[in-house]
Amino acid sequence: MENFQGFLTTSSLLGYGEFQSGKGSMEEMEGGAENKTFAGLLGTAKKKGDHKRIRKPRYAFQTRSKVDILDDGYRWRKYGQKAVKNNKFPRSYYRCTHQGCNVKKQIQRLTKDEGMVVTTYEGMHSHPIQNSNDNFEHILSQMQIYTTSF
DNA sequence: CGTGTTTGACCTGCGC
DNA sequence: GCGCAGGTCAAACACG
Repeated sequence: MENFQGFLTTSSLLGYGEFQSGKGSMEEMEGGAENKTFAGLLGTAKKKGDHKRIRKPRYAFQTRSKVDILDDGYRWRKYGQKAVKNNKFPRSYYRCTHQGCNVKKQIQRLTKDEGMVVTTYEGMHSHPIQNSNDNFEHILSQMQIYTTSF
């Protein structure tokens, strides 16, 4: 699983502070119409917490990669896989296996571009990385470029 | 034997 | 109230 050997070429980061107020924050992005469709999907994804404004930050990485599994150094356990109506590719749901770390992440592939993989992170890690992968550093260095955009 | 994946069922929010 | 779509659980299985 660690031989993904990064084919990351371009990435886009979408961030949300909270859903209730910041609506349509990422309407204009570079990339194309597919991005917009994806953004709209996420915007109307779910806002169940009406009485409890649990604003869990969600970060969506749009990555052009050959593989869906982007090992970011954390240990993920797949807990579900559902097919989305708009996309012909199923969406995979992962969860961080670290104790007390309820960080979730979902990976979805775009219908139009099968080489385009969208990784949505939910929550933040509060523990060090377990994986001491050399390849990971190479990938993370690219990811941090977009992470520091916040 | 431990850890993670698979897969169908179940739950919930929402629109009609 | 019902059906759909998205999200999660959990038992069984696979693999080191």
